[in-house]
Amino acid sequence: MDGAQFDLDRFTPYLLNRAAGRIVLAFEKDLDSYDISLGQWRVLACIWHEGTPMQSDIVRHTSIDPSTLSRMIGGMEKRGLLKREKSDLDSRAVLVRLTGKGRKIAEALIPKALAVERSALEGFTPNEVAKLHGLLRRIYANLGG
Amino acid sequence: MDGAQFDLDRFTPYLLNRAAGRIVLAFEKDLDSYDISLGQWRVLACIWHEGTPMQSDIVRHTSIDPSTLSRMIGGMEKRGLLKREKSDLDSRAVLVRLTGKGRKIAEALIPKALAVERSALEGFTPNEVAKLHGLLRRIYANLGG
DNA sequence: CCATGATAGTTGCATTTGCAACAAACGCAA
DNA sequence: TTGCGTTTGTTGCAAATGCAACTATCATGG
Repeated sequence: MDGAQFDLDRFTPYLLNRAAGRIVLAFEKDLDSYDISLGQWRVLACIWHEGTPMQSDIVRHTSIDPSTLSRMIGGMEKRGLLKREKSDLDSRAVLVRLTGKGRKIAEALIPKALAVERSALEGFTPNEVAKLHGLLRRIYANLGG
Repeated sequence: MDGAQFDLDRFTPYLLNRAAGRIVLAFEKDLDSYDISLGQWRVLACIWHEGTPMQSDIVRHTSIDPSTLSRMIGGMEKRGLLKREKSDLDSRAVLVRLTGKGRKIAEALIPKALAVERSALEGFTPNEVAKLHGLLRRIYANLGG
């Protein structure tokens, strides 16, 4: 009832946010060196993973607002990192595909991102990493759409 | 080296961000009903936890930019949720304290936040929760200061 | 004591963000 | 087929954000 016993240090969302914040902080140097924002990195990583997603797919993966994403994609397109294509199956949809330039930046950033992850997980056994991933997936599923 | 083997579904930062995103989504209804933004909630929770922190303490806990926080605190003060005080020990510092109104809102939101947490952790054993918290703290410490 | 660098907080300003409102296309049911 | 609710994406616009630059204060070394 009352929040008297509310302890941030045992509050899962806080611990999640705090860990995520440190990861972002550790990655920011790499992002800056390629002049890529955190949001742009997430978009790049998502496209890398998905192949040729539509914007709404990227929205689902990144939690970026559709209007924000639309303008973000616009900027990245203007910069030559990706291009928009019309979908044959759904003429509302805008498919997004990496250009060579975008792919090159993603290829450069991915190892840096993995390095940050390794340093975040330093001292973790493979089993602990698997356990963590499983627990995070269960949180995601528990609050599922 | 190459990102060919880069799989988002096994990428810790992605899984973290995704889980955190769902939690925020699940909590947003409650926040809206008190007209409190996510950032404001984090500030309230931090003050609740800390007692009478200075702004820089809140910055450390929430990763909110100092300039953003300054204006956010200003707005919350204008709305009567908290008040700023001068510190005796350090005349640069601005101490922040909840008002009765702010405390009442925090007291109302904390149970809602705990309910979201419970629903996020549905099916978790106490041991799994403890394990998750421990792993998140280790990530935080690994990337520390 | 003074000098130098670090810390706390605020403001200017340009960029980013996200809510509404909108247009276009889809899907399904009657 | 038509109609209606949903989905996809874009824009207007106000609010939020974050980097710089600045002031004031602290703290440490000489």
